[in-house]
Formats: sequence, structure tokens, C-alpha cells
Amino acid sequence: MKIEEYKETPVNAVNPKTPAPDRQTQIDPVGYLIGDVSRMIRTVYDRRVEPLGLTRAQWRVMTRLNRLENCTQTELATDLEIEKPTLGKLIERLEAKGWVERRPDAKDARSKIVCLTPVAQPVLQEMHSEAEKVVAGIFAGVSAEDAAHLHGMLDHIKGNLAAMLEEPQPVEA
Amino acid sequence: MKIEEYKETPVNAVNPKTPAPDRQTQIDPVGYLIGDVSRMIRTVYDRRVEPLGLTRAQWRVMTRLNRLENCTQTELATDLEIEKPTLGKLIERLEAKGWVERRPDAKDARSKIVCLTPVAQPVLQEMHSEAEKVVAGIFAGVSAEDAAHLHGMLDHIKGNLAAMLEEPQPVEA
DNA sequence: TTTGTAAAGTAAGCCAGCTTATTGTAAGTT
DNA sequence: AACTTACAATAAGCTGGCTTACTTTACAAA
Repeated sequence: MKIEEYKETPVNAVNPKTPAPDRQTQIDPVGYLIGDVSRMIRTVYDRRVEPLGLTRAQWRVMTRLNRLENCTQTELATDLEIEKPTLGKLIERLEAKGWVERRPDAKDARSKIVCLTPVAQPVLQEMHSEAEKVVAGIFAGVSAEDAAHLHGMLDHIKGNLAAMLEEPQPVEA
Repeated sequence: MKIEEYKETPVNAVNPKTPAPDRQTQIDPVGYLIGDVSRMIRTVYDRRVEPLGLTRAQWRVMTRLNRLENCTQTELATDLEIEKPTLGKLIERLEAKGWVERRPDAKDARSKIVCLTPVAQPVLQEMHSEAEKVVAGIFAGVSAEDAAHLHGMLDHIKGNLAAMLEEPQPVEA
């Protein structure tokens, strides 16, 4: 996996030519910052976990599986918020590596139970320990108050976004 | 493009079984929140722009191209922070739709100049107008002070992340 | 001038996401 | 009991990200 370069956030990538309304001049770049931070968090995790032989999508599957214990593919896909065919392909690769098994479901012949093999345990241990270090590093120098404030604002913004997503699709003229 | 479902942020997807250190109980979920918000912003844009017949990756290309005017593929790829082959495939599709053209570079026979066609203009107009509405909606109810604070904290976190990305790869035992 | 290195774009091939369509099984209806 | 509907998993095929390897051209150095 590639180690991404981190250049400065582009000052304004969406509305370069629009005479920006005052609110926006202050607010707009925050959108990009959020995207940058989100992407960088993923990249830091990726880099730490890559030596274990896992891709991002794969360790997500392993982690969830560890929590859900034994479950069907559909349950796992729902929990991961990915589609069933996407998960199916991921499981194929993990099965090929011997970290995961598919067993028939005794209660329903349609479904298959996915479970981790013992081989996967040490890998999971490493993942946990790396995750702790990364979280600590990300919030270095951030006070609990600031973290709470950040949380509150993101929550508010998330609420706005959720509302926008529930609106019926605006029909373009 | 699919309209994503927004369930609650999973309380703790990385370290479910770890007895979380105090700082973390407060801080950890923020990482997920950031991811959620980032993803939701993208999805809101996607939904608005989808009726124009563009995917996310495609409108990103169009928008940047509008700012950079005429430029080579390499320049554009660098600006978009994607790799050249990735951009190449995107341009192929945009060219097929008639929104973009590749012209030989008079100054360098190796490179090609990418430019928007007149057909693309109305599409860009729509994109701008939608982008404005979305930005306004996202920050509804957020004061300028809060926005500034948010910006500051994200900037700090981004700094931490940048430092972590510059560290040499920690060798796994 | 020739030669060697570097850069622009493309080809090929992998991973991961999606949608749509199929197959097989479960379960509910008549 | 037969039928229909719903659901689990997969197949097929698209987009979009990546890397590695290749071709063509530019440029610099011998």
C-alpha cells in the first residue's frame, strides 16, 4: 500500500471562482481538513498494520469478526456497512490466507458461518497494540476539554449531514 | 451510486476488549466521528451531483481542471493527489462523454494537455451551485467561533498525524 | 554526437467498493 | 401439498484506487 504524501490542504477546491460569502471564507476549508484528517488516520493505521500482511479492508473484517464471534456473512456485511458481494471477496482472500473459515450453518442451509482460525489470534493481538499506540499519538497534546468540544461540534455537523441525507433528493432544474 | 445508510458510530470498533485507558474512553470515538463526517460529506455531494451524470472521482477531475485551465496529465494528477494511471482512466471516461479533451503539447511531445470542452460548462455551473448549498447546510448552526476552534483542533491533530507519517516505519517485533 | 538518465503517458494486473442478476433454500399462503 | 415470496450467498461486470513495467521523448553529460 502506498505511503501517501501530505501536502497542504487546498485552499478552496470547490468554489474557486465564486465570490465566497463571508461565512464560507472561514468555514469552507474545514471540510477539506476533515477529509485530510480522516484520510491520514486511515493511512497511519494502514502503515502500521501492513507488515502483518493485511490490507485495510481485511483487518476491518478480522476486527469485527473478533467481536461478533461466529456470525453469518450477511450479519458481518451489515455490521461493516459493506455489501455482501464485497465481503464475499474479502473472505475468499482471508480464507486463502488461513485466517478465516466458512462453515455451514446448522440452522439454515442457505447461510454460512464465518469464524476466525487460531492462526489469526497473534495477528489480532498485534493489531490491538498498534491501534492503541496510534490513538494515543493522534490526540497527543489535546486536552480532554478540547476533545469533548471537538466531539460536540462534529456531532452537530453529523446531525446536519444526517438531516440533509434524509431530505428527498432535490430535483435539479 | 449508492445512498449510504447512517447508523450510529460503533462505540469501539478497534479495541473492543482492551480495558481502555481513561483518556481513550473520551477520545477514542472521535476518530470514528471524523470518519463518519468525512464520509457523509462525500455522500451528500455525491447525491447532489449524481443527477448530472458524474461520479465523485469525475467531478473532482472536472473541478480541478476548471481551476488549472490547461495543464498536463501529470500536473493534474499531482494536484488531485492521485496516480497518473488512475487519472488516465478517469480522463478516458470523461473524454468518452465529451466533457474533456486531450491535445498534444506543443512544447513537449511526451505530454498531453487536458482541457474542458464547452459542453462541460453548464455542468460546472450546476456543480458550483450545489457545492455552495451543501457547505451552507453542513455548518448550519455553527458559530464562527466554534468553526475556528474546530479548525484549530483539526489542524493540531493533522500535525500529529503528519509527524507520525514521517516517522520511520516501526519494525514489528 | 552519442549515450545515458529522467520524465509523460499507458498497459496490465491487483484490491475493494458498488449494482444487478442467479441459484438455492426457507417460510408463509392458499 | 403446491406456490409464492423472501433471503443467503455468489457471479458478472463496472468504477476507481494502487503498483510495476514499458514506450516514447527530452535533456544533460561525455
